[in-house]
Amino acid sequence: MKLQQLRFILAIAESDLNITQASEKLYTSQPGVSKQLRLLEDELGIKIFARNGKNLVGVTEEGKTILEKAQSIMAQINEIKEFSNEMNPERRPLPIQSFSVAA
Amino acid sequence: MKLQQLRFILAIAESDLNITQASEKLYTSQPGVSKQLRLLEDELGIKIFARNGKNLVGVTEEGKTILEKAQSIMAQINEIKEFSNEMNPERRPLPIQSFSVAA
DNA sequence: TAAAAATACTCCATAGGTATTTTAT
DNA sequence: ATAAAATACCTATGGAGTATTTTTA
Repeated sequence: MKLQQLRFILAIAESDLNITQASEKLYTSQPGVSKQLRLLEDELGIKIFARNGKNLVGVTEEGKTILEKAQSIMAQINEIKEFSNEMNPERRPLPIQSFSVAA
Repeated sequence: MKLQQLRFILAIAESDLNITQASEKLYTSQPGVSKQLRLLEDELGIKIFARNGKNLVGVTEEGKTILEKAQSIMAQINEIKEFSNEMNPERRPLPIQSFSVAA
């Protein structure tokens, strides 16, 4: 189980069960998201999403449980990131500098 | 940030701050654990453990916060694993079979 | 026939291993 | 002198990309 995989399934759930759309939000490829979804479902032995053929048409009962826990986990991951950002010296964006280059 | 890294820092904290001992508990190598600890601290820009030279001698204040959140995250990861185990058809351990092989 | 998912394949980053060196106690 | 951590180096795995095929609506 990878954090990426949890991030991916949450994005799918938030993208109307459309993997292509989720991959765009994630700035990554559709096959990458499809693959990680499959790997996670295989590892857990649980179908998170219900299918009609190849298309995702819903969230399974077990999927709901997984998604809730995934959401909570990612929230805490974000807490760690925010905490570390607060603790680090603030790097304010530098003013835009004009400069010239010898031709 | 990787789940492995969170698992590693928790093992270090639970191994008297001894990386070698932690790596044994984790059935992995000491350099691997050292490296992932360094990568995580670099990424967060936070020292989780206090050092005296190369040796770990304590948990920093920020480290305490990180460790608490890591513990909570790993607990939820385990909940997912346990949930999926419950949902899967129980595979009872097979009785030990004796068998012979042609010489 | 259009849009989405899966498959095939390729590449490369990096997790993790062994061997060794450095450093504390 | 011992034990721990870091460094150097190497390899293999797998994450992620592009191109393509399959499938559904």
